[in-house]
Amino acid sequence: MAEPKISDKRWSVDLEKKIQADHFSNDKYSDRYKFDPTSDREIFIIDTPPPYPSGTWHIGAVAQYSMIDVIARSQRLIGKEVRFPWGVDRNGINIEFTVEKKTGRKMRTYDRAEFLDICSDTIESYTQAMRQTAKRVGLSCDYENEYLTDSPEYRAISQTIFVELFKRGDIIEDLRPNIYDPVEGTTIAEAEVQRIQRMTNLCDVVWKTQDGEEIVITTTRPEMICACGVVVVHPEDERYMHLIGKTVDLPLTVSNRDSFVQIQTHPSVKMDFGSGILMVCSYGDQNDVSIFRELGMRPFPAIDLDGKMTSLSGPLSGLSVEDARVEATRLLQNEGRIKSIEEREQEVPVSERGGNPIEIILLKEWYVKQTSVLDRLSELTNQSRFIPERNRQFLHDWMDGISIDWPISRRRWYHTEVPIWYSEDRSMVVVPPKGCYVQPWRESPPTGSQVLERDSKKILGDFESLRDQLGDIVGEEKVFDTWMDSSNSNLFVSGYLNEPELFEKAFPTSIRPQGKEIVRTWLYYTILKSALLLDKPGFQNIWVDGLGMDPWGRKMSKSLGNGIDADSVLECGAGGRTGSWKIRGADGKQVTLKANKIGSECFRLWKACDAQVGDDFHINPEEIETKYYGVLTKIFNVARFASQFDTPDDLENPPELSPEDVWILAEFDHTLTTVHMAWSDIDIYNAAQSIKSFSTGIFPSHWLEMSKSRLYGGDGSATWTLHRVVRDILSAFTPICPFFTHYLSTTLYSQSSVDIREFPKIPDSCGVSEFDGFRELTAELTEFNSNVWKAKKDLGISLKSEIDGISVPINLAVFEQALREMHNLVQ
RNA sequence: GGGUCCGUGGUCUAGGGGUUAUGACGUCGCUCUUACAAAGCGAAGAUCGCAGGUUCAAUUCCUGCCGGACCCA
Repeated sequence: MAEPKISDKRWSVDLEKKIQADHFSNDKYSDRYKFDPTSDREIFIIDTPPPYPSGTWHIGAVAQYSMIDVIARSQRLIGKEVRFPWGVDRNGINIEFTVEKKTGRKMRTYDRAEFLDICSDTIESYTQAMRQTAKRVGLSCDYENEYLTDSPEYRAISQTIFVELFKRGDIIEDLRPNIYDPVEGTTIAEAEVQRIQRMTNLCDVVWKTQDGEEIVITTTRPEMICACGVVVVHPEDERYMHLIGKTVDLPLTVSNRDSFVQIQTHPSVKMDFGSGILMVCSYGDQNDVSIFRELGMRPFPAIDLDGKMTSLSGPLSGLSVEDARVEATRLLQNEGRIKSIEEREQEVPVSERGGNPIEIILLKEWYVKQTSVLDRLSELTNQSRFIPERNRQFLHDWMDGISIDWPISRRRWYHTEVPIWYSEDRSMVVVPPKGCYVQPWRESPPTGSQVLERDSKKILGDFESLRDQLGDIVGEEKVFDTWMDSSNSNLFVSGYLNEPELFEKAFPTSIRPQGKEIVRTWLYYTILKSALLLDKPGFQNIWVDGLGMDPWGRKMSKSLGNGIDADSVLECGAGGRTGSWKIRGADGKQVTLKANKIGSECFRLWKACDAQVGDDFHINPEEIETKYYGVLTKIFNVARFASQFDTPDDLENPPELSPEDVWILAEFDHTLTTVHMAWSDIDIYNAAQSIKSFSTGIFPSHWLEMSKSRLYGGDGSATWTLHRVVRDILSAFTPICPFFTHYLSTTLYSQSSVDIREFPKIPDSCGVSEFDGFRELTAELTEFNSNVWKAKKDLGISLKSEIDGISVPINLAVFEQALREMHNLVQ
């Protein structure tokens, strides 16, 4: 017996960090994890969610990413050629806000080019920090080939796809009511609207019909009276039958429009809301939009692009919406037109990014047609497998609710530009050639651009030859919605345009892993793009995980004070530092959670073992440590124990094996089969559970105890079995805890488990299949061992003491010798 | 207000029409047995949210209710 080759007494976060540092600095890193598109192996491309760098990374997202890494590593382990790209999503309003906040200046006070430079400098520092966290949690991405969604290369793809869809008529421009954020000055999509509770005044306003009757209309938005197109009551409302068809005067002064409207009926009116009479304005809300459309009415634009009242509103014109509401109320009060004001809580739609109340405004914008292809989308989506299957529902629910096309143009700056120029008379447009990134607001069309008829999309010819007929061309100033860029990610990583040969065999992309909160945006828009462009499903597999919640099951948020920083968990235990988290608990009281050591390996193990994919998961650092750190200790010590016995030269061909060795190999073979199936099935939970229960349960508790005396005696069969099992456990476990298994496997077997590209299998020559009956003895064997342990406990004697009067059951006769020595049985 | 999902020992969790319902943590007891006390072994602990229904049989299927989460109007 030699000294253990593994010198550390136990697994530690410091050791983990040391191994990580070696790993990432090692030249072998890129050999290990790079992607070879020409490989003969099955190609497996992961459409990693490109994170948005905005300071700290949400711990729930880090947990999700660590599981995406488990998928990447497990697919490599079972022999696939894996592309696990590292992308960073950097377009969008977030970075614009950050810059505005940092500099204290609004975007529009800058020169456009200057503002873009500040944005790209600012986002770079966040990008670095994010990459560090990604490495710290062990993501085996291809960092050398990092892609940024704001790079010319990526934006060129977005623009090329836009041009393609524009030519086909799948992208159109139109004047439509749009959801608009007046504070940030941009259109937003349905998917970007959030609802918040806030107090508003509900006013009962007295209107007068032209024949003198007073009616009461309840509204929260008196400033919108100037945009009123019609007053409606419910068709079955007995109270108001006599009003139908009459004309009613607007209670406020207006300009440039009639000062009266008609009273009609509409089934959408809620009879029990307020007075049951509703004014329909262009546009107070989505219902107004549909009534206007239904009745074919001309809208009255009451709010301009700056969020100010238009001249239509007479005395209110030029006021902000908020001020106009106060002023309108005051005017009505002066006229004695307000019957009552009640303050009540109401849901207000606001923009997700800016948190500003949104308005609905008529604007000319670019749209991706979607309402017309929803059925086909459904069909295509049915060809993708969802993991878990039930989360398919999130997508279906969203698709069922889609009623308008997707507005993709934004009046912002740090985004991909809409790649189009207009001729002087606006009848023709110029679009850039394939693969070219353009900025029409400051550039002329590049060589190879094409001229199209604006309405018919007929190609008229080259820009160069038609230049003179266009007059002074004007570049489009608008940009894309960020999702217009990120929804190309699967195409980009699968080689669309840039690697045609790869794309041919790699599309639909192998897997889209993501959180359920962005099903309606990222997933939906990606599927829409793939369908419009290629009439194919975007993915083979769609892995939709739940959200990371606080320890009591609530969403983590700044306002609740229940957030947990990812780095604090990953660094917990490093350099002797412990972790402590003050969190507002379920009862509103502050709770302090404490942990001594977690680190990335324990964190990953926790996420892999603790809940099935797709469910929301509670993040409690205290629990992560108590439940899973011991598992690492246990497996570490099994390996350390093994390391004191010399590793046989030949671990492929077994020596003559003893029955108990064949038994454990049969058990292990069964575990490996289960794990292999689970990995193939992208089932992290079951893989993790199987490995964990075998390697912390039956293997050390039963087989190891039974085999100790043989091991110390230098028995070849026992030593071979020990090392073969430990080596293969490490391989099977490597996707979950790569650094842990890398360290142990290189120390013991001079080959890192992270380099294994074929899932381990117990050789047939071990006789596992012939002696399948051995597995049936497992229950009886463990029960026998338990009985002996219990008997010794009842007698109050130590486990090593002799015990008599216990005989080995007949079924276990093959193990008799081993069991006698294990328990020190005497007759 | 509508939709989706969820509700299993003190806590977290697996499972699923039918023998004693999985595992982990915690609790209690024992043990420093030549890998492991940052561990091991053993024990106690659940009428599987509530009420109906379907069935020979329901914790599992159906309906309603209650509670939670998320999404939408």
